[in-house]
Amino acid sequence: MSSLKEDYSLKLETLIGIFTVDKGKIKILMMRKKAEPYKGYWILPGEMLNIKETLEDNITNVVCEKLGLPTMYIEQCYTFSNLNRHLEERVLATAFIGLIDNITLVLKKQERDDIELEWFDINSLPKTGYDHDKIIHKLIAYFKKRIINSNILKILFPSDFTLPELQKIYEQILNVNIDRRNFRKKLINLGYVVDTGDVNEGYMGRPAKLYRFNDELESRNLF
Amino acid sequence: MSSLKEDYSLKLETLIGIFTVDKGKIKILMMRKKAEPYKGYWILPGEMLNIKETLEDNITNVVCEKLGLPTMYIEQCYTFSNLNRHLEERVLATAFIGLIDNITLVLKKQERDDIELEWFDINSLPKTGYDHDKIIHKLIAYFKKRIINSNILKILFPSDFTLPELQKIYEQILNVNIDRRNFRKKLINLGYVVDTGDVNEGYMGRPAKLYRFNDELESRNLF
DNA sequence: GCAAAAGTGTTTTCAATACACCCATGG
DNA sequence: CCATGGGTGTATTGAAAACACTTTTGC
Repeated sequence: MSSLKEDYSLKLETLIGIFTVDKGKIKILMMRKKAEPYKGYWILPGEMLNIKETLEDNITNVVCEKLGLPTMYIEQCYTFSNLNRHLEERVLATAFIGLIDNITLVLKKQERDDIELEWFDINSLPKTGYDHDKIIHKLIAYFKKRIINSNILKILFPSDFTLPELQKIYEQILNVNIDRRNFRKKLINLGYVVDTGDVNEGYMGRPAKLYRFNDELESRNLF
Repeated sequence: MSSLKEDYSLKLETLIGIFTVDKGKIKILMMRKKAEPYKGYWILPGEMLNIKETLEDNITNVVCEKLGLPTMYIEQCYTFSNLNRHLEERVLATAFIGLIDNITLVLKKQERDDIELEWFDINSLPKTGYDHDKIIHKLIAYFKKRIINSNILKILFPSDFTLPELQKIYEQILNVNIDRRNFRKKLINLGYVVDTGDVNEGYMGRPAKLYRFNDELESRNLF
C-alpha cells in the first residue's frame, strides 16, 4: 500500500520565459546551465516548487531573487507533463511568461556572478537543454497570441515610443508587412495612441514623434 | 536531508469542465460527491495524477473510463496551486475544458450507477465542493474567450444547426443583443455557414433553415 | 385566425485597403 | 547635398449598424 501511495507523489518545477522589446526586436531571457546535465546549454529560468508555496509565489521569487529583476507582469501558460522530461526522476513543469519593458530593465540592471543570463532574439535561439526548446516555442506562440488578443503590448511599450517601433513588433508577430500610413491612421484615428508632443532625436533620418498608449480605451483586437 | 527532499514532493489532480450546448443553453457537467468531505456537493470530474501518466492521458481516461463519455476535444486551461485546496494534504490541480456536441452526447448516453452526473446551465450552478467554484468560473471565462477567438464553436455545432440557436450562444457569451438580420448577413455573406437545404420542423413558429459551418474558411474573430 | 418564431432589404457610417511624394535630420 | 528614415492625404471598397414588416408553421 505504501508503494501505491508513492505512485501519486510528484515533483513540479516552474519555468519562465521573460520577454522584452529592444530596438524593434522581441527578446527572451535565458540562463546558461553551469552543471551537468546539459552543462553549457541554455535553459529557461525556474525552480522546483516547494510544498509550502504557490506556483505564482515561486515564480515571482525566481524573477526577483534568483534573477535580480524587478517585479513584472506574469501569466501562467501551460503545465508540461511528459514522462521523460528529466533524466532521473519525474518532474512536471508549469511555464509562465513575464513581460518587462526595456527602460525598467536597464534601470534595474544588476550583474550577478553566479548566473549567466542573456537576451536572445526569438528568431535565433541558442541550443537548449531538457525539453526547453518545445516549451520556449509554446511560450512564444502564447506570447504572440496574447499580444494580438489583449492589450498587454502596453506593458512592453511605456510612454514615449515611436510608431515605426510599434509597427515592427506587429509585423513580426503577424508575419506580414503593414503600410505605414494605414498603420498610423488606425492607431491614431481609433484613439489607441496619443501624441506626447516630443520627438525621438539623435538617430539617422527624420526624428520620429513619440506616442503613448491611451489607457482610457478598452482593449480590442486591432489586427 | 530526507525531510528537505519531502518538501518538494507534491500531489496533482486533474479536473475537467465539460461543456455542451443544449437548446440554446451552455451547460457544464458536474459530479455529485458521494463521500465526505463535501458529501452531496457537486464537483468537477477528475482524478489524482499517477506518476506514470501525462496530464493529457489522465484526463482522457477520466472522460472515457470514469465518465463513460466519448473521446472529445480537450484543452488545458490552468494549474491551481493554492496551499489550502484540500483539507489534509497539498494537492495542486490542473484544469481542462472539454467540448462535446449534444448529438454525439445523446447517442453515447450510458447511465452508470456508481456516479451521479448532471448538466448545469452555466448561469445557475449548484453548490460546489473544495475550490471548484473558483475553478469553474475560470473555466467558463476561458471557454468564452476561446469561443470568441478561435473556431472551436464548430465542435459544439456539427451539421444542421439553426442560426437563431447559434445567435443565442453568441449573445450569452458576449452578453449583448445582436440584430437577427445583421447576424445572418454576417455569417452567410462572409461564407462562415452554408445552407444545407433542410429545415427544422416540429417546433412552434416558422421552421428555421438548417446550416453547417464551412470548414474551408480559416478561423478569424467574428465579433 | 392568432400566437410564436423565422426570414428578408435598404441606407448610412466607418474602417480597411491601396497607393506616392515630401520632410527633417546627421554626416 | 545626399542618404536615411519618418510623416502625410485621397479615393475606393467592404463591412458594421440601425431599422420594420412579411412568412410559415402549430394550435
